[in-house]
Amino acid sequence: MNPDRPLLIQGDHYIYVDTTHPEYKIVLPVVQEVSDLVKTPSSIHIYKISSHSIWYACEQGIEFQEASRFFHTFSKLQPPSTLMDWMKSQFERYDILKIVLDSRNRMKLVSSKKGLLLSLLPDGGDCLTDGENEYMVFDPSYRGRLKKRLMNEGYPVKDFGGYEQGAGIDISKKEGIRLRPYQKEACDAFMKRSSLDGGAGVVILPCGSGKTMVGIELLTRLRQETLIVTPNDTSLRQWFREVKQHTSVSDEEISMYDSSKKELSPITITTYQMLTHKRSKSGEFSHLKTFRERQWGLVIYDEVHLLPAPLFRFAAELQSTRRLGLTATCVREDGREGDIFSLIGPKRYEAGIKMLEENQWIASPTCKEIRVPFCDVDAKKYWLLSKKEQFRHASENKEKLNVLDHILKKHSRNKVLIIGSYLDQLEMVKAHTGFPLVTGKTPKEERERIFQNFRQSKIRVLILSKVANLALDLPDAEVGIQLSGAFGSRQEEAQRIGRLLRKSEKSDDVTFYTLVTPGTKEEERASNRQLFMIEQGYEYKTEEWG
DNA sequence: AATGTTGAAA
DNA sequence: AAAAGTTCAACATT
Repeated sequence: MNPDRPLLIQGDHYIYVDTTHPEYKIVLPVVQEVSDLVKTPSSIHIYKISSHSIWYACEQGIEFQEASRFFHTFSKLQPPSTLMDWMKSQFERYDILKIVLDSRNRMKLVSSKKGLLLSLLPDGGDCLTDGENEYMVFDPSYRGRLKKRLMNEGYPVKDFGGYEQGAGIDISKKEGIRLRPYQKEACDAFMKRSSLDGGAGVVILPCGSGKTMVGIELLTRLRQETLIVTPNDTSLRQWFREVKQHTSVSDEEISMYDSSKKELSPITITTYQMLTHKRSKSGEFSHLKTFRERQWGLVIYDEVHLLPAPLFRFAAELQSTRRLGLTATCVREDGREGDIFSLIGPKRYEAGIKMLEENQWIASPTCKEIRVPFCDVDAKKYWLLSKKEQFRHASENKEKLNVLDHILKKHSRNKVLIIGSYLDQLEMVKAHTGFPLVTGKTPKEERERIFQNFRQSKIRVLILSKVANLALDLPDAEVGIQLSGAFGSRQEEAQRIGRLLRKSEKSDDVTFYTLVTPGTKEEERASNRQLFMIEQGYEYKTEEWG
């Protein structure tokens, strides 16, 4: 027992981390490995240990003994024994269940714990034993559903069942195309032979770090028919462009399966929406059938955290196909990370913004939260509003305009993006500053024209609605100002900051401002959004206005 | 056949 | 708990 330590570990699975403690930097990597950040109320950060966080840690090779020793060493108080016992059982679970192919090519679910299979799968058929282990033989088409079901029961499955070969294609990288070191590491980690279950899993890389190159490299290593699924039209087109640009594919070997042209080819790119689209009324997916008919050797899920729940079944069917999930954040707002884990695979590689920034691959960000109080009139009005209206009122705080002027003046030589969630508010900013505004209603050609002008520095400041979150090729900028954000999702923050990080030759530093009305609903939401950058090892510098 | 408009969905 | 944006298919128009 030593009160002079950085951690406080509680029986309710929460870990309180003192960020001002001299040992904070030493302790942080391990804490991040075994738990997830949930709140940062002050200089104390709160993490939570869950089954999933432990299994991710197992995947990274951490063992219970180490974790236990770590907690005992750095905790102010003796960690509760109930928690440690629970952790031990979760660590052990990671090693109990395996899927293997035996010498007669039968697929087996093997358990090293007696009686477990029968209790988990009472309807699972014959449970046999080979002396040491119990096992059940099952039909390979159940592989995905089985894994998902067992995961939901709280038991992850290590899948050594191997993969079917897809139809081969002749494809290679073009001459002179070199991967960045971390991109190569990600591919190697994904393909790792020694772990037997290599060839399926998730690679985590920040926006702007060239995730597509990881996919392209794997494409050319495997040389098999590949399905690429993207979240929207813009990234669909981006994949198409980049695959053509970096590899030897011919026009006949690659196609985009979208609303205008439904065409399958050895390399097919489509969107989640396309796959989940249902034929009206009947409730059946209209396109899945055609995709099932091909022998894919690899499926790439771009931004895999967006994988829609209706597609889980489709993903479950493709368990004997190699699959790569790409993402910048693991967090799903619906808390179904476990399904990604069991259907796509475990985390294979992760590189944070910090590492990439330090190696100059992306720009170096500074995040500032500016706290802007209401004027007297608005402050009084706030308390008269219903709870729903309060959030919006705080987001649209008129004082923010003054702060905006101040920041614009300060960065008068930089390109600036002003981002907000409410059209009314953005119209006001437009009227106030005179800079052009782009929203969802702005026609395509006009958007292009405005972006072009911004790129060529004919326009210095651009006002954007939620169109900025996804879906378009935004020009680079050095300063981002977030006037208001929607119901605090980490993903939103990730996307918006990602916009700024892409490295342009001109400047290496970018600044992201976020304007918040203190003491309101908005403040809570904002702090939830900020978890994203804090997880990445950044601080929001808080400034009071006025 | 290529393009534009509209409404429903998630 | 809410507003904004995207995308599909179907129909309408050249």
